[in-house]
Amino acid sequence: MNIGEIARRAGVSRSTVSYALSGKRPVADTTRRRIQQVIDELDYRPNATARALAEGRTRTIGLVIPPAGNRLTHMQLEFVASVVDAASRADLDVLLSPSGGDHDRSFERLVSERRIDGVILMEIRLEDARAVRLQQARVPFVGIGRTARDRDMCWIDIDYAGLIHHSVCHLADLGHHRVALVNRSPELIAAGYGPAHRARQGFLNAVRERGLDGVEVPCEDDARSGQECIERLLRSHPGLTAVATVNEAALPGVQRALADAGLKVPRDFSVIGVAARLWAEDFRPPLTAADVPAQDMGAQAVSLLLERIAAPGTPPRQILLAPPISLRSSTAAVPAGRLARADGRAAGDRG
Amino acid sequence: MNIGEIARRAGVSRSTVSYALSGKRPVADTTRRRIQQVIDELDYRPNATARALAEGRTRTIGLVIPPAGNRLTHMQLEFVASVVDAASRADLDVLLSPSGGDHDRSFERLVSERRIDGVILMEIRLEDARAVRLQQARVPFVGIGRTARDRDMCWIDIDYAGLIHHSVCHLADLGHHRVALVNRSPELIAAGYGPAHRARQGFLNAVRERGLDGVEVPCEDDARSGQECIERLLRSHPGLTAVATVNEAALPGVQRALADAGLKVPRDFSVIGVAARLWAEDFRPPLTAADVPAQDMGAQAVSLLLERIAAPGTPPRQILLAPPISLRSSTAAVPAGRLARADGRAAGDRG
DNA sequence: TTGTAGGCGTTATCAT
DNA sequence: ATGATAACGCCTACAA
Repeated sequence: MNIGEIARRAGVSRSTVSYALSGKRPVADTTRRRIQQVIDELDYRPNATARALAEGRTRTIGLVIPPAGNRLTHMQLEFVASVVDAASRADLDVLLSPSGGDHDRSFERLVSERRIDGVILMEIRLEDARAVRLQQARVPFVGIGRTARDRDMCWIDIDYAGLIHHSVCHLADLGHHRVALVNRSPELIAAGYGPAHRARQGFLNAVRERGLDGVEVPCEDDARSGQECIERLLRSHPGLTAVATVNEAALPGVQRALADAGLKVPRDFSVIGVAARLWAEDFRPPLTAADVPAQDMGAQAVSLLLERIAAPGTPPRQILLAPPISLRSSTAAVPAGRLARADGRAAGDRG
Repeated sequence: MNIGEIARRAGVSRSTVSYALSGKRPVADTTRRRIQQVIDELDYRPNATARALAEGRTRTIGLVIPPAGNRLTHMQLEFVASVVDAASRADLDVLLSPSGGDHDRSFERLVSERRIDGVILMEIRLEDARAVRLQQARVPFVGIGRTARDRDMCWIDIDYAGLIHHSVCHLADLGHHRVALVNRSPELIAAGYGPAHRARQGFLNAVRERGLDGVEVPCEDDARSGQECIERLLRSHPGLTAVATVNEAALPGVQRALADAGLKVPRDFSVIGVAARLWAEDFRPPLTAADVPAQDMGAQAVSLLLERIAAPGTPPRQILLAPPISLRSSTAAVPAGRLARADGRAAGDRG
């Protein structure tokens, strides 16, 4: 069933059917009704491929996700879901491309075969070959996350540096002195994953500014690693009274390790972080944390991309989100006994 | 940049370029090399849309996922990832459509605008309007899960009924008598979600066959609900010594509730279930469970779909998986004290 | 071995 | 207000 058949049965030309459908030029009421009737009868829908070829756009956007090998985190999952949802509301389809490395067939197809009008790029690295490729191919794109040269591109990101800085200052205000940052995985850090690096930066800055005794440790994105990580920290850093983290998947393990060590949160130990609300509220006691608004971010990424597609020439717009830190129940003043000891050591630490 | 431009620069006709690219008819070596050189020089790739229009197929499959509102479970996430990965290996692109209800725009676009060669349908209901729609539109499709009229369609599914039956029998063999099934959410059950209904069926059968005292409770897909669910069960069903579950997301809560109640697994209480290995191994102690091979399922769904696309006429093929139950450490013989009491009651129970 | 030309189903520019 | 007709970029049957 195609537009020609509809035209024939309605006794008009194909262009009239096309215009009746698009409304881009007036069509007599009687004609329109006749056409509509035939369309309803045959349940006709224009072929999207043909339309894309003629219009020069596909009404489809690409969403580049990390490959399945690395299991997706909950946060990433929420991005995907919210992007797909937002796109769907804008009558856009979403083509998924799992690609992390540089030379990925599905990514290449996406950018070079003109299957899509624009791309949303997840899991961006500080140096990101895919961003470069998209730029040179002049494909409009938006990053969820940003590269080191972030002025050149359009992105939406969380201010991990600022949030971790703020979190650590909060801990310092509460009297904590020996604090740790539980970061993302060594692989991500090695790969130059932005959030991990920026979290580290914010942590180091706060530690320096407040004269703290701080240690940063990498941690895989799962509960078991979180547990091992805290166990190691407690052994290697006696007197540790608080951790900040950007690794939400590690949280259940953090909780278990502290419980196993007989440390009660927040009485004996404080925990603070950046995490999707689900994880924060599931922590016991509820986690004081900056809630990552993954839902919004997906939607905003889509509208950013739509802007970009509509006006590719304009200077790229960027959105840096710093969600407020929700004070829940996982942070408290450092326990008195420990405070003394920590203070005793502080003098000799870190110049 | 298009095929005509390549042809012009290489001094051949467009068809020669096309054939050189597809290999569907022999091209002289010198000619082929000349063409390839131009292609490399200009970094040309054929336009996918034009190709799709000419060939009558899009090299794209649709993946219908539950809408973002209902947060995706880990298992669903793994399906998505594995489908996308498998498709990518077959040089297929994947178009995502979030749609649960009946009248969904993005789903309608998928099936009626011929954007895709076939569809993989997730989260199938026993009565599923989308399956019906795909059937009438003659779009090849494969279900991850199956409808009540499962002979009519092509699907891959887990044998929840069999696995839960087997699990409960295992509990019975260990001497458990008062057992519960922690099922999926009330909404899913009300919507006729297959796995929930089939799990219930398997549970009831085992309970009947073994003369157990069984109770089935629905539970939302998250830790908090799991916790509340077990707390309620322990109150309302004293003497309960074991639960079976198909609700992996509830497991962390199950664990917490048991710990809070002072019940040690498996000494005081047994837990068994169907879950992705990640969840099973993360449980403490490691969960005796049938491991859902989500990875394989995605890959198999894709190859099933490819078969179907290649030969739409053939009778639909179905794959029912019953992964073995891995004996880990969460099940043990019923505690002696309780056994006596449970046996005492058994005589009067359930005819 | 290569070229010519028609077709895939739309949209959109001229005409009328 | 409506109809021809030429793109859009590729594939492929037919011809040479």
